Amino acid sequence: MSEPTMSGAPRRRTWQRDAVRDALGERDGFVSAQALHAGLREAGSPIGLATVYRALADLAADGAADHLQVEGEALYRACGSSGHHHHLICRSCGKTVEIGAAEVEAWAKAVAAEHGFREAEHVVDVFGLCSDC
Amino acid sequence: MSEPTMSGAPRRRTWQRDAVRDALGERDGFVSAQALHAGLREAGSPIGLATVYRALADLAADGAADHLQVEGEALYRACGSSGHHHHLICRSCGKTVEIGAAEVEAWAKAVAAEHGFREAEHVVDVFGLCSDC
DNA sequence: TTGATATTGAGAATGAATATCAATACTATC
DNA sequence: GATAGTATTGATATTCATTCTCAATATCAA
Ligand SMILES: [Mn+2]
Ligand SMILES: [Mn+2]
Ligand SMILES: [Zn+2]
Ligand SMILES: [Zn+2]
Repeated sequence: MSEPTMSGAPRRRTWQRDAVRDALGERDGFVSAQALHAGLREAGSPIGLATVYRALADLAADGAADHLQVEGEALYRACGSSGHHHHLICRSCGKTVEIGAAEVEAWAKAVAAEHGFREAEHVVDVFGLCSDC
Repeated sequence: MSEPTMSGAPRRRTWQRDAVRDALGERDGFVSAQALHAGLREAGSPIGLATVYRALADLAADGAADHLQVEGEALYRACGSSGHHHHLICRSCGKTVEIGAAEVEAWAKAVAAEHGFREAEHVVDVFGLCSDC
């Protein structure tokens, strides 16, 4: 996909990557690559769609963006907090709250072990309607 | 999509729907519509792809099938237990264990309320490698 | 048996995401 | 600053899951 580069070279800095990072940072909640690209174009940027897809994938790989799938569409969001965490997302406006939950982590680990599963990972997202919607 | 029917009519019984329900029941874990259709055709059934998609959507709507998305693909699984529950899924062979978790339910509800979100729902899935893999 | 209509399915259409690949932009190095 | 090696870009083609179309058919209540 897009690790630093097969040869270990660093990631080059381009105005396209900056544009994607900035545009993502200006959004409140999760956005699709398509939507972000449309927004950039409307703002006058000539950036290409494929580039937006690649930049988002890189940001996610670098931990600078969170990623989730809803209704078969990949959504991204600028991620400040480092480390493992989850999200509380507004179904209507997309507003998102980052949440950590030690109890859920412990539960997931325990459930997996209990049934003989190893290398356990988990997907935990909470959706609802925020107070503004 | 596939509610009972706009006019409230019941769901008609067809060999196609039975075939999909049966094929799904014979599988251990989650399957895609494509895979299930391929399996049915291999077994000699002339059932159409669109019909498999529709039957699976109906089963899910009726609560007779569980549904989840992984890597942009919709997966289905025959669901015995009624009521809300989650899954522990083997990444490799697809083996699945249904799990209920009152603690996670309570946590999700509390987190949503804490941030002023209402009508909260949640997605909770645990993936790992089962003891056979 | 019959009529109203839900269901089916082959093929077309949609749409997100990825692959191509020549042109271009970065960066380290001199 | 000039240069070379290569990562990046993007218009375009392509893939692939899923949905749509709509005429033909099957189901079921009466
Ligand atoms: Mn977690
Ligand atoms: Mn739950
Ligand atoms: Zn909202
Ligand atoms: Zn397994």
